Amino acid sequence: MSSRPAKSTQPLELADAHAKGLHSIGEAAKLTGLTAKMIRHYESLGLVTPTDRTQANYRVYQTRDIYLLRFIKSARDLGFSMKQIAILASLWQDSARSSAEVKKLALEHIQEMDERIHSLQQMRKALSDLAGRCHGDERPDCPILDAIACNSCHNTD
Amino acid sequence: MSSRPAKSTQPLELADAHAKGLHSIGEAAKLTGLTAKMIRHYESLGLVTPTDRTQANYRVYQTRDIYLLRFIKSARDLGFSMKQIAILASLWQDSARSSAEVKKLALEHIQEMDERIHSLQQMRKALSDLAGRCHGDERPDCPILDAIACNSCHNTD
DNA sequence: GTTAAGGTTTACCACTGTGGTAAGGTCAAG
DNA sequence: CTTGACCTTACCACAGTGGTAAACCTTAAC
Repeated sequence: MSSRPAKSTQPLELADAHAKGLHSIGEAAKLTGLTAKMIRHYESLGLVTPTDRTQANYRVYQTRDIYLLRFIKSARDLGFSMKQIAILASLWQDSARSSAEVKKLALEHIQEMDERIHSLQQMRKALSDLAGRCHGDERPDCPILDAIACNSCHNTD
Repeated sequence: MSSRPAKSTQPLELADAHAKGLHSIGEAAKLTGLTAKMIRHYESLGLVTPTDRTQANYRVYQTRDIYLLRFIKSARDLGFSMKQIAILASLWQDSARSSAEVKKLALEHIQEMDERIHSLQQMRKALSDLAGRCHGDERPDCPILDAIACNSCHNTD
């Protein structure tokens, strides 16, 4: 009955895909909490390639792909960059990895976050000190603007 | 002798500009700690327009412009966005401003920074907890990858 | 006067990660 | 067969910065 071409290039219809437990991009989006837009973007970065395409060129995802997309989402939620996620994903799929490699990446990312936190906290402190000295009423004089302009550093010509 | 066209469109040479205490973009960059690139970018955003141009179309900055550029740099150093800086600069130059307007902007920015700090700290804590549980040796099993992949959530097919 | 070095001009492209839009093809239900 | 929801690709946008290139200007040395 099925004179299928033996290769994986059999014409695949969407209904077939559903029957086989495969997913369209919209379903993948719902299953992962990502948007279709983001999934296509991650594909363009080489992170997730759909298992197949239907006759109509629709992307078709396997359960395995869904897990990978969830992995990416979780890593994004931890603040990893796409580059770091690419490495993490390859480590994840490499059964010969060493946990030291993963931990190294994690510690580097923690340090990056520490630096950003520190920088933000410094800015926050400087600005909130200034805001604390600003009366914040209808009058124009304002320590915040004074500090930004460094009014004491020059003549206001 | 000088039959200059009376308008401000007298041909201006770079040497003239220097004699008048005016500055080229490179000098402005050195005086402010910005790059020429950034100064042109700020101009494209409508923040700083050079006072004049030389005959050769070189940008010419007045001392007043230098102060404005320093203002922008300081505000950037406090983490304000370009849009916020545009408002801050207009408030700075508006002698009828109320300090309440400035303070409101500052407090909003502080809140934005607080949110970013909080988000970073949450990610940092989650990841450092995971890293603390990762032995980080040559073995492949790794709580960090487990958590990202949520291995307990599905069968590893 | 010529030349070389370095400053300046505009106009591009890159990054990061996401959102939007548009013009078109496809699928399922009525 | 129409309608609406979905999918496709290909653009533009954000915020700031860095980079490049080709062409022009200025200055100083020779």
